[in-house]
Amino acid sequence: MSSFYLTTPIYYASGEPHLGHAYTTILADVIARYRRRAGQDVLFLTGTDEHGQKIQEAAAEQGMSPLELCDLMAGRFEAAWEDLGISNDRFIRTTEAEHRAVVAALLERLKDNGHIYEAEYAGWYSVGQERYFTEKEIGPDRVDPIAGGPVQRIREKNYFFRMSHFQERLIRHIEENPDWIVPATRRNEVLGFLAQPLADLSISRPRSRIHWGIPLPWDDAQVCYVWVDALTNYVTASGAIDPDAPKEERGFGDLRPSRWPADVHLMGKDILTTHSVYWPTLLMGANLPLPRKILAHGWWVVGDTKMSKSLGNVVDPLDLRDRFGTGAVRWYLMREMATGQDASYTPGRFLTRYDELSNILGNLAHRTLSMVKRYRGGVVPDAPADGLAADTEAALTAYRDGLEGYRLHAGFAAAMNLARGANGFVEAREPWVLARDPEGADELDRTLATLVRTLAVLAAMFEPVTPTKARKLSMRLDLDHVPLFAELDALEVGGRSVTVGSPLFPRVDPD
RNA sequence: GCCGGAGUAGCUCAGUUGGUCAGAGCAGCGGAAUCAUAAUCCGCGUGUCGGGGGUUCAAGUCCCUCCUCCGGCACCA
Repeated sequence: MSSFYLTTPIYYASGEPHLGHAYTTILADVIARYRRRAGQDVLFLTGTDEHGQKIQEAAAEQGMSPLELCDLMAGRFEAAWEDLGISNDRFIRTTEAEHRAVVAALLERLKDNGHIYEAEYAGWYSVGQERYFTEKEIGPDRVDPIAGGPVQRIREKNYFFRMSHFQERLIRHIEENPDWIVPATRRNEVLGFLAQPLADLSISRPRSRIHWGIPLPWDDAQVCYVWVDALTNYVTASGAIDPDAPKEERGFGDLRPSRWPADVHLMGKDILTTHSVYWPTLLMGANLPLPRKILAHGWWVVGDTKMSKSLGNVVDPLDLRDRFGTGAVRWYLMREMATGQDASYTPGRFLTRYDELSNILGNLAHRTLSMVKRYRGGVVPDAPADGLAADTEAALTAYRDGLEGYRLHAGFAAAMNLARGANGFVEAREPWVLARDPEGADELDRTLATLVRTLAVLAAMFEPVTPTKARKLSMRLDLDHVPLFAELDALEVGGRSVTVGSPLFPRVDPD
């Protein structure tokens, strides 16, 4: 069985889950479910990033220890993912002992390979904010951009990773693997970024300033820079590194039987640089293979305005779920956003997409099952499939291309299109006319059997995006599980006792 | 400033390597049908494919230029 390892970023535990987190995570979940359905052994990883200054500060503000805050927030994320039907195989937290040990092992490895050196970091520090700001942030007036207070040029000891050493190799890798970073526009941006000389990466902070982090194995007066800590989670969860083993046997050379490298890292475009520059060069420095693909998706905007807390226009996926159901939210997000691009959320578009589920797919199921019940006593006729074969094949092909090629919107459009075609098939066959005429009995049998078969195919196609509804539909077809793709050809529908049930996607009054 | 995208029917957008590429969905108008969640199905679009120029037998599809909008330009988790 082939395997597939995919990741979301681990989310920073200082804030609540929002639509951005939900989109990435649902995207990952849909891909994971598709891959499982296609017969692959999937490892789907998500989690929380729990170290660093902001956690330290947020915890202090709320009168908690950092770990107490992280426990609380990790719980929020896990609950949100539960609510949204996320099927992650592992929820990693960077405060886990295993992760902390792997980070230490990775750092040690980098150092042993000669890629770490000690130097002074010089930057603009705000005493008021207790942090550094970049040149861009402080502007020409050199004031801290949050409170407007003064900043001062100070120096501190840091350890640096020789990222510059890997610049050429990284450029070559991107050029030789055009689909490594998708979409292509993001790849271009990274190449543009790499056209400039790459500086080395400061990978530590003095513990006197930031105590909430992973100490460097060779200098516990310094803690690991949070991004290095965070990115390493992908390797931790892969099981590639055994930090408890002697140095030479930790797995950097042979990876043992592990899930590394990841097949795809998913993320928002805001953290593309860390994933496509920092992370690959760190891996190169540790002699670990690079992930096979990096996908940076776009942002949801509201109307034509960016979604932001300060504007008060943030869309809460859990609110939508309460009203329309998890499947509707997942469907909207996957169907409406061209994977990789930005998309605009509007209530009207959401309703349109919901109507699609309700009117095209839900109604197809309901009318088909009703006819089986009314005309054949609820038992699917044992008749050969007749019609829709070409439509089904074409839909499955387009669907697979879409889901494997990271054009989920196109894949699901193909699935919905099959349901559309099946509705047309009903109109063309007019089962209600056939039912009135004894001569029409055979054709009616074939028509109903074909429609039920098509519903089984649709259940399989929709399971990744609307898992609960797909399961419900399968149960009504008297199947004990949602069929895998490999099972569809041999699937027998004749003789099954179907259940009509209430509508899968009930009409919702727009108000 | 430098680099890179985008500009296709009222709306949201598809359009691989140039030759049924002028399309889909939604909205709108007209019609059919009644199995179904008044859901469905069929029919209807004369759009300068942002403007201009060029290459080619042939260009939304390549090149140049102009206009408009957007994104990236590092240690911010």
